[in-house]
Amino acid sequence: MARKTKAEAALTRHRIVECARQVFSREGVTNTSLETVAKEAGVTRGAVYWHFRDKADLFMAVRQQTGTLLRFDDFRTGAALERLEAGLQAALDRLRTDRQALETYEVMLWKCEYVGAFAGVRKDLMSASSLFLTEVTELYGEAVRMKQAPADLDPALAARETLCFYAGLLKLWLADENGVTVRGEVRQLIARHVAGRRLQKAV
Amino acid sequence: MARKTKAEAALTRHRIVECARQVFSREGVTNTSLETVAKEAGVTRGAVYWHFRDKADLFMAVRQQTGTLLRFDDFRTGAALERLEAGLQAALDRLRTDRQALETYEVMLWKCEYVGAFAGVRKDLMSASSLFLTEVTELYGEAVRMKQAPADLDPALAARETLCFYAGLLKLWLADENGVTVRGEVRQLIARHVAGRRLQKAV
DNA sequence: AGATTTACATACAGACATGTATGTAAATCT
DNA sequence: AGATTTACATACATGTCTGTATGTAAATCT
Repeated sequence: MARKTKAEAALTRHRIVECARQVFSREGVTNTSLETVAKEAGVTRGAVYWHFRDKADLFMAVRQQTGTLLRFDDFRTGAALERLEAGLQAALDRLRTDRQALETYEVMLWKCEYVGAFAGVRKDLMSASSLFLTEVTELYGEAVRMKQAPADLDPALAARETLCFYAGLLKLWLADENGVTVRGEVRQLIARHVAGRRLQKAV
Repeated sequence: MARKTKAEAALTRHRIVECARQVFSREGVTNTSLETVAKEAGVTRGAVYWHFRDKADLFMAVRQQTGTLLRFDDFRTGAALERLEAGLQAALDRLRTDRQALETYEVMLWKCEYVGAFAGVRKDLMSASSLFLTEVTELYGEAVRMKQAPADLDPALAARETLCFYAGLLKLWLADENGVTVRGEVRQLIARHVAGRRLQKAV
């Protein structure tokens, strides 16, 4: 076969990753054979094995291509609680509008078994959680200092609660295909969650 | 081979389910071969196929043997929010003390791909979520009526938030092996979450 | 322009899992 | 007590996936 140019090879690699994501989300990571991915991408397994060591390596590439869903750095204006809410809303918005992100998270949360070579990925996810905790703790700390949140709010604990809320929201949102459980009211859910941390006026 | 008595057969079946759960949690559902399960249980695949149609059927049995983690019916005394908190605490307590429940939920949340024959199981999980919503909505409604929670609390929405919190807590608790993310503070986390719904005194 | 890589396709070898069909001796039924 | 199931073990037939080894023509390097 004719050798491809570097640019073409990059395209091939990209196509393989794209198709892998789709096949993963259709058939689950473990059930996916590299043959299926290759066919879908219009190449043979040879190409797949040339670009990636094995299925786990390909899976990493899928994750990396999507990147992380939540980045508070994008929101630098406004008070802490507003930035928190904006970040959460943006993350869920992306699931709604970005098909690639949707598929990747569907795979990660519902179509992947974190065993063997994939056990390490779970550690990665937990590292991401730690990062989330650091950032959100910081945000809550700021909210307390700015009298946006009550003084007795424990930033670290509140951040952990928000992490649980966010993790569960993601997972349920993805599974809630007919929208009856959480999908229909994400916006209000997030708003409510953040509002719960706000300093209340006297009743 | 000598035919077993009905009681012996029941024991065999039970052993197979027990071992299946362990193997599932070690190697993931998809990677688990019925041969491995059989060996672990001291039988051959013949026995497994006699008791169960296929792996999916065996998986159902594993789930059924553990049952549901959360049952508010166990708590019939006290105010609504106290019953809610007790239910949540009990669920997480069970993960800590009941190895079988721990393994089953580890499998369901981290070692299973909800695809093909298992897509239906995900629907089951969502049905369980709906049930959770119904019960918790009822609890919050009662809390509002009894002035335990603020009058402007929307029971349905609050219940959804609690569902997300609970789902995320379960998932993270299972993955948090070294206890730095949530495992160390589950009690306070749950307490805090429920406290957030309580009617606040004026500040 | 020639040497060397590169980007794959093709071919090979082996392991492993699945479902079913069949055998069988003892429990259970009548 | 004889007939019939039952609770498996054994054997078979088949498909599928993986990793690697090898081939090759064109890009890229020098």
